[in-house]
Parts: sequence; C-alpha cells; structure tokens
Amino acid sequence: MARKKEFDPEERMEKARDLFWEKGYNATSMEDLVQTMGLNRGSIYDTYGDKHSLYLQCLGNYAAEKLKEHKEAASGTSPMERVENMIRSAVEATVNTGKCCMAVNSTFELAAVDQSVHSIIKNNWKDIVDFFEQLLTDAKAQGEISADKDPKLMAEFIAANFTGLWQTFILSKDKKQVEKLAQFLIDMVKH
Amino acid sequence: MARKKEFDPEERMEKARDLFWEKGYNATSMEDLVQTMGLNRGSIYDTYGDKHSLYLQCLGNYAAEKLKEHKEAASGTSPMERVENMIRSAVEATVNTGKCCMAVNSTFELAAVDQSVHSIIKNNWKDIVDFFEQLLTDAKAQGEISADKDPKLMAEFIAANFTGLWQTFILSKDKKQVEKLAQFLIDMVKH
DNA sequence: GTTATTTTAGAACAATCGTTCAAGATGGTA
DNA sequence: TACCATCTTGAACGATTGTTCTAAAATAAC
Repeated sequence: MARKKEFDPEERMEKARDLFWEKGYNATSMEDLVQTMGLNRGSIYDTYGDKHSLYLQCLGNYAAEKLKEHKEAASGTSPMERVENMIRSAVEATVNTGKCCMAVNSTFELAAVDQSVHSIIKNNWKDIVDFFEQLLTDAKAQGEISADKDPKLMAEFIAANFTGLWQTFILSKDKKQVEKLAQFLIDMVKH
Repeated sequence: MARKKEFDPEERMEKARDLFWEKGYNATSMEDLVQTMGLNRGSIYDTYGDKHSLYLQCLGNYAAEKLKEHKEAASGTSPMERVENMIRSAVEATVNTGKCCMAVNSTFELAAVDQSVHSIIKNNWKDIVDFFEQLLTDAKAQGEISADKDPKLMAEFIAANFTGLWQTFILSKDKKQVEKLAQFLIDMVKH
C-alpha cells in the first residue's frame, strides 16, 4: 500500500457541487473547480474523473440529499399535514438560502441534451412523486381529500408546482410572494 | 452612402435565437453561431455586437413573440374559455415542437446571475401574468369563478404552472402526461 | 467615373478551455 | 530499511473560447 489521500473526497465534492449549483455546468470551469475545491487538477481527475463525471457525482449526491430532506420534512400527524409541511419546508429552504433546486437548474440547462443527467434527475423526480403519491393515497383513505381525486396525478401536480415556485422566486426575489403562492397551492390541493 | 447588408438582420437573428433556444447560452459558441447564421464573424459583431448582446436581442425577440402568441391563443366566447385555450395552446406548442420555453431555460441558466437577462424575462413574465389577471378579473365579474378568488394570485399560479408543465415534459417526454397535467390545472382553476 | 463609406472575408489574436503527464513526495508493507 | 504503489504537484498540451483587425469587394452619391 501507499499514501492516503490528504483530503476527504466526499467533503471536496460537496464544494464542487455547491459551485455547479450556483453557476451551472457550462459556466463552471475546471480552473474554478481547482480554486473552490482547493485541490490540484491532477487530484481532481484522479479522484473523480473528468469534469462531466464529477458533475454527475455532484448531481447524484444532491439528488440523494434532497430526497432525504423531503422525507425528513414530511412530519405531521396526518398525511395531508405531512404534504403541507413538505411544501412549506421546500419553500423555506429556498427563500432562506436564496438558491433554488440544483436538479431543476440542471433540467433546463442539460436534461434535454444530456442522457446521463436526464436519467439521474428523472429517477430522483420519480422518487419524490412516488413519495407524494403514497401520502396522498393515505390522505384519500382517511378522507382528507375527496374520493374522486387521483393521488398519482395530484402528486405530479404538486411536484411540478415546486418548479413553478422556484421560477417565481428567481424572478420576483420576493419571499412573501413565493409563500403566498405555496399557500395557494396547498389550498387548491386540500380544497 | 455605401453598401447595403446582403442579409436580413432580423431573419438571421432568428436563426441565432433558435440555436440559443436549443443549446442554451453558454453551450453555444461563436463558431456555432457563425455556422448557423451563415454569416462571417465580422458581420455578426458589426450588426449585433458581441455574443452577450446578440443573446439579449434574441431573448427580447423571443419574449415579444411569445407574448403575441399567448394573446393570439386567447380566443373564446368567455374569459375562462380564453384562459383554457391559452393553457392548451402552450402545451400543444411544446409537445408539437418538442421545445420548451426559451425564457424559462434562460431563467434557470442565467437569470440568477445576469441582471440584463433577469430584467427581460421578468418584464415578459409580468406582461403574461397581467394578461391572465385581466381575463380572470373578467371571469370573476361574470361569475365564471367564485367571488372569493384573487385574480392576481391565480394568474401568478397559472403562469408558474407553465414552468412545471415544461419541466414535466422535459423529464417524461410524454405528451399524454403533460396534457393530463394541464387538464388537471384547468380543472383546479375552474373548480 | 470617381469618391466615400460600408460590408465582407478570413486570418489572427490572447485568453481560457478541459485534459494529460512526468517527476517528486509520502507512507504502509515486507 | 528498502520497496513501490499511490498521491501530489505544477508545467504543459492542443483545442477552442470570444474578439479584433486588415485588406479586398461592393455600392450609393456626387
């Protein structure tokens, strides 16, 4: 055996992830990454592969973490309360950090032309929609939402609305407006 | 006086616009533009300025055209029917062309870091929301939607949902699903 | 037909892009 | 202690980036 890495690959990847998150894939240069990660070019290539490979790892890391956060945010005594908390929690995270979802940024920058990116995001999207669907199915069984509602369709609708909320936040930069819109969504879903 | 341009600046700009639309700003190189526009580098710089300036002109052109299309799609005998047709028309355009909104792509790629881009898109966004708001105000006056609804908020909600529909289309590539989601939105808005 | 002015064409610019490589440093194992 | 696989370093690669410049071609006005 030989030397051990002087850095923590996971920790440095998160620095790269935050940079990609902020600037997007194409606007982030290898030089930027060298500076931000505090690593030599060679170490980056040796550890993560090329820029695209590093990006995929960052995106995968983000997606996994985001899914975990969504599930953690789903606290509450009833299914619909859990759905509500998920929505509010996502909005809160956005307005507090000032950053919107990296996966959504990536969707509009790359997913249409990059198969690997598309696949990662689509799977993550499906996980989130499935989680919503389960909650809404429970809500329906408990009579929290009316019997004529389609949990799957409604789950997709809620998830799609996240993207709308993020766009609204980017354009308006108005915390209050995003929160009002989120409340409107919740009211619509609950009836 | 001297020579006249051998090309139609407007027509060539639309070729640039379509390329930016497809690939995004950062992934489009000047060389790409030279090839696609069929112009010499010098002619591009002389006519449109640098790459960023050309992009802003393309985006402005797109925004103006999109607003026009939205208004043209707003046909119908009642306000709510006109709103419905706007939504359906936007979805149809997306699934038929396979392309989603350039302004939304641009929002997630650039608006957070580019003030000029942000301004163009925000203004266009406001125009569209205002148009929806007017229709919804009429709908409310005519009793098509209930009196407790807020037309402005609902207009923002509908506009935000467009973005969600586009994202769903990119990820699912499923025409039917996007149409179902659009119908769900219409049902929600109409009650 | 001359002149003035613009448009063209394409070479060329420095800067940056993503990537590779060779040489030196390191430390666990034999 | 000697070995050597691995990690670190920094220079360097060719390709491409956005942009500029020069000279030739073209045309409207005189």
